Amino acid sequence: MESLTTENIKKHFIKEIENGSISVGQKLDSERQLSKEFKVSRSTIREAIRELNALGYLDTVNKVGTYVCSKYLENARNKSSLKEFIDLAPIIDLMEVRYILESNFVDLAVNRAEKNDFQKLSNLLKKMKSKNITETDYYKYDLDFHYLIAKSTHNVVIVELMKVIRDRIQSNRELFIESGKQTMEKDIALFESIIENMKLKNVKETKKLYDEHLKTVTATIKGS
Amino acid sequence: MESLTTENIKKHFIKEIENGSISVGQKLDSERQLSKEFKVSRSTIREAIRELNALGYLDTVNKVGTYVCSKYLENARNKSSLKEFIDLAPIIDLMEVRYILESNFVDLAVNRAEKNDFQKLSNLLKKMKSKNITETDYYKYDLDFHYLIAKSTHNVVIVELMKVIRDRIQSNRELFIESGKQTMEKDIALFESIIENMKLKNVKETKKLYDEHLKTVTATIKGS
DNA sequence: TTTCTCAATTGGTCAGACCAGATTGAGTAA
DNA sequence: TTACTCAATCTGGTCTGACCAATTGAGAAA
Repeated sequence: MESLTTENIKKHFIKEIENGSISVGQKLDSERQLSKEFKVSRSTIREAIRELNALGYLDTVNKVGTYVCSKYLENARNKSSLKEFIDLAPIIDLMEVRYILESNFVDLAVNRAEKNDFQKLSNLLKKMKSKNITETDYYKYDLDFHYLIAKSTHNVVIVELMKVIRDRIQSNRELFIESGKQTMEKDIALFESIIENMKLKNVKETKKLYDEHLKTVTATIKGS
Repeated sequence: MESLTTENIKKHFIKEIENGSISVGQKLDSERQLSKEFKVSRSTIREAIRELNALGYLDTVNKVGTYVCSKYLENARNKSSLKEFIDLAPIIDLMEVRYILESNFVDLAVNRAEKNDFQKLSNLLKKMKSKNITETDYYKYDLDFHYLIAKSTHNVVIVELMKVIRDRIQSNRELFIESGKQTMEKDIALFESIIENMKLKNVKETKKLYDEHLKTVTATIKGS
């Protein structure tokens, strides 16, 4: 009886998960237990689990356990397919595309924004202006602002692209430089002008203002 | 000084790879060496490397070493997932995105085009000029021309997007209006001017010419 | 120069240890 | 009985040091 390798263990679990022998959400035995069951060292089990985490099959919670990831089956069925592509793309290239898209869909947004879109933008601004907002919150709201503008274009391709790009940026936050408190205030004022000009359907001015904001934002990739 | 975790190491390498600090194909230091450099145990390094292998960033060869992997985008799963997304998108929205992308990546293409890119463009033009070319052939070559310009940007996100968009257009050819024989000749002359101006790194003129072509092309969606 | 040899290096695996946070269950207090 | 407390136990994360077998590269032998 040959002894098992990390690769063997990995394939074993993939098979079990895919054919349903292990059901979604189920908790796996502990690493120590598994290492006994498969008669391999704990390291081997751990490395297999690491890979399966990265591949989206498992989800390990520190000091609690490893679970069969529910994300996996949803993803396989759903068309969150785009996300996978964007998530693996080099961030520099992605930011370049983001800039191209954003600086050019503003006019679509201005022309197509509806009452509902303005409502959402307005709600977001309120949140941004709240007193006890943290920089992390603000960072998220900033991204949301861009996303809402994208939504105003009512172009589903643009919306989906911007959605996954936003998520990617958010989960790679450490790559971007923090914006200070004063930048925040300046930004919010800018956002208000943008919305105001959108309501007036003033394409040129909106575009100018938005581009102004974009330039400060996209210049904040660390070390580029 | 907090000690580093597997997660830290992983993110460190992703960052280095994505911003190009570590180049594709490069060999990493050995696990033992890395564990000294980062002042963590070999297990921690190994687990990070495992994940990065699963994510497609690294490729580890037993008893030889770990290399930066060139295939983040060769991954079949990514490609097919992006394709799926694009294939299901409304064609009108897609064409809007295409127009935004194309009319804005020209400057990148001009600045980054290499000898090899010009070679491919030149070969394509030759095919276009051949006597017994059918309209179907020409239609395909036209799309290829756009794709080659996209490739000249050397931005993998742009390249992949344009590739799937091209495929989509090609398989929905019936939605577009045929271009006559004379348009073909006019186009080819335009293409030559574009390539000429790219070689001269004349961004402004190239952009103008390309946009001219784009307008005629994107205006041919039936019933829009 | 070319070929051969062998020790150093490499990734894969193992065993056993410690840590800190999470979980659990028995015992206590209400 | 019910609610709370807290210590023993369990879990994943990390560390150390070891052995294996394949690869590699420099020096010896031809």
